[in-house]
Amino acid sequence: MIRVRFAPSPTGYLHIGSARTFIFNWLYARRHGGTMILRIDDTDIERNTEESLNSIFDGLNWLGLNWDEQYRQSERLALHKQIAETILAKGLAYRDFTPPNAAGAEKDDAQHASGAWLFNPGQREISQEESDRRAAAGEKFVVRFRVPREVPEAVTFTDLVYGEQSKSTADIEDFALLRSDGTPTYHLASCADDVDLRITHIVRGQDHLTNTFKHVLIFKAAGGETPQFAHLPLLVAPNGAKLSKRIHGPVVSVTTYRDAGFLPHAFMNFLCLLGWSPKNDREQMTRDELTQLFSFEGVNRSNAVVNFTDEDPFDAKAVWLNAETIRTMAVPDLSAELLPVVQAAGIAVDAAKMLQITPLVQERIRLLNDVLQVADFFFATELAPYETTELIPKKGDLAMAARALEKALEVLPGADFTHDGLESALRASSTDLGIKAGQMFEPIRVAVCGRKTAPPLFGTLEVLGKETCLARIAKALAKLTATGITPLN
RNA sequence: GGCGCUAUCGUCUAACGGUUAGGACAGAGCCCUCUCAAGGCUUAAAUACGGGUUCGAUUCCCGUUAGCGCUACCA
Repeated sequence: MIRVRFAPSPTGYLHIGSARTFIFNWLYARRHGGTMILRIDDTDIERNTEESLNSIFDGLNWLGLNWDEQYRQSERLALHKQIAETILAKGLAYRDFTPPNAAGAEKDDAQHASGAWLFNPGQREISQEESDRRAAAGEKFVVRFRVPREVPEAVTFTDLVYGEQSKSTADIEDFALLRSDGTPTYHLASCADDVDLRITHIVRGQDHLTNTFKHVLIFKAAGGETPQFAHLPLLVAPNGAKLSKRIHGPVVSVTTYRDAGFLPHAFMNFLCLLGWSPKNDREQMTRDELTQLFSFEGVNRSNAVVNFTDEDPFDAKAVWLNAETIRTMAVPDLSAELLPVVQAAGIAVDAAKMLQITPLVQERIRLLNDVLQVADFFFATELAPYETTELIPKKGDLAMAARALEKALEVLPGADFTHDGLESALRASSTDLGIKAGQMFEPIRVAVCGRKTAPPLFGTLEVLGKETCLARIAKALAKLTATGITPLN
């Protein structure tokens, strides 16, 4: 039985890299009928916030990701401590009475050069009696793992992504297991819980690859079975730097994508393509296909760039995937997604109206929020002001615009207000006027939409309704005559 | 500094010794067309560098360079 876990520390919003890690864990679990575990690694009491935890849940829920078991590390402190005691009792760890600052402060060049930084000389070898006596006297100490270094040996493991890994104990420092206040460090808590929760596969970011040697040591010392490891390449900024909120801003937070109008599945699909490939040139996959296709063999070893810029905050591929998803959605489904977006912008629109507008914008929006710009004239009671010259059709002039609008005002009241009815009426009008169809449509489009680029004209007029159309066209014509132009010029 | 990992078009990636180095996004052009989109077609664009091994290296080995990670009583 496969058991995997996602172990975020609630010290910030849900990072897109973390989300991807969750997804790969989830895909692997679902693929093999395993168990997905959410373990909140909240051993850093200083930086944990409830708000951050909520943001993680929000992001995960939005993506439609679920889990089968949930734990909180802070509730499992006794277990961690007990495992540390076990390791200490076996003599595989020792008490280090060095005060916190003294050790760190001078750990610079000189020590680095000598290699002495690997452990704390003297502390490591104090006698059992002295150690016990000082501990009993209440002296503060941290429990350090005693890395077997007298005779250097290789610590090895096989990573499902990176292959055979090996590191000499001569290059592994005596890391801490328990802090001087008795709380467990990340390394200890993580491994203790992985053993206790019978985790079979640890799937996490590549930034833990080097830490894994320490973890292998802990697993062995604790007498537990060492899980399998699969490290994932990191998600980085265009300059190769690690993604951080401080320098890269909101683009690293999952909620930013949600709020910008990404569809959960499109975004998940995008994340999956970063550092993983099904190897057959497929890019758009449903959730089921993703779980069928996922394997660690397809995971890449080099970091993946999330390609954003200051002008363009979202990776073009993510946007494209989103647009593709929008285009393939059933109109009612898309409309249902769009409705709350429009309403959230303070616009009063009902579901029936939204359903009419949706097919007109479907191919023209990349993010759900784009509907606010693309369909603005459907919602506005008063059109935003536009230049009168906008009304001029291609190879035409103000007079031609005026004639077209006047003609429209003449035929539209009696026209069949449907796509086909409008098309035949307007095309006939252009023939009557002796101008091209496009020259007839352009002024009407601007009069009705307030700008030159808009959804297809006939459908737009139909949805807008006769009354609104006539009013807007009349208003545009008035703008023209105000400039002294008359249709006969 | 030490140790570890990585290196194919601008970006995401395919090619697990033999290909005109493929696809996608983004870019450019053309077509379609009531504008914008969408769609179709075309186009430009990459194996970091240097050595090996081999009949033959993107692919295997070594070195260089570069990037990233770890090197905390953070996770």
